[in-house]
Amino acid sequence: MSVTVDDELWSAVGDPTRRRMLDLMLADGFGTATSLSDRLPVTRQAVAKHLGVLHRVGLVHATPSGRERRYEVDEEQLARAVAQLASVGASWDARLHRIKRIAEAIQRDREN
Amino acid sequence: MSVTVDDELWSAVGDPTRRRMLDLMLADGFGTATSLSDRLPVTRQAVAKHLGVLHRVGLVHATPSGRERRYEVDEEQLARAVAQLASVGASWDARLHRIKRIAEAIQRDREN
DNA sequence: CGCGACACGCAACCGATGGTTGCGCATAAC
DNA sequence: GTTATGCGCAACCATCGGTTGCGTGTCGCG
Repeated sequence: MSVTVDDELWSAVGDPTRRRMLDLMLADGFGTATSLSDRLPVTRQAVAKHLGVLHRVGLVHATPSGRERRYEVDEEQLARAVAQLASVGASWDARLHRIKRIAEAIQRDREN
Repeated sequence: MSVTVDDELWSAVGDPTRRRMLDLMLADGFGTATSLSDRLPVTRQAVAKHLGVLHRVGLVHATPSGRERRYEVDEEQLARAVAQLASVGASWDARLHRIKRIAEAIQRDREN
């Protein structure tokens, strides 16, 4: 069964830079465009765009604090994303195992 | 520690159309550009390009058969991709103790 | 208070990519 | 042998990740 997956969420998490941003924010508690870009090989503007994407799908939420905007991960939404990764992986896993069993069955048949 | 992930593999699997193609090929055993595009909302050429990508990262391999090219999933490579999905999810799980509980709740709730 | 430094947003631009249409060629089917 | 099917190549378009450049708001400190 083709696991119904929210492509928006998946593709938000699909970008390697965005994954590293999530990692950093999880590690530090929060992050700003500038602070994240300091620790990533991309410019502040690139980070800002990614934050926009993450915000749009609800993976982070922002709180303006003085002259900076602090972003922190929405844990529940990230959990939802993780669940989707797991669910797709599990679906493929199941199919692969079934195939393997069938292949083994065929192999056994041939030996008779 | 940011789990070192093969971005090539991930981004190959990251595209929703390619995921659906993999699903179809797993279900049917193999697929051609035309047969897949029949069951997808994109043209044969789009499918052909995706097959090129999947082939480049080793997720499928092709065998010419008459006037058509049959592609089938490389199970081992797909298993590798699945492992990476799991590993990223696991890393996030580990960072936020809370996440795992929520994810499990969602998993129980989900009906597919 | 005033001015420099810092963090941000907006806009233009560029290359890669997912998608399309159009065409030509080869192999199968009748 | 002609028609139909499946594929590859090429041009083109929109979107996206990334950059540079510039303008604006806020903080901090003489």
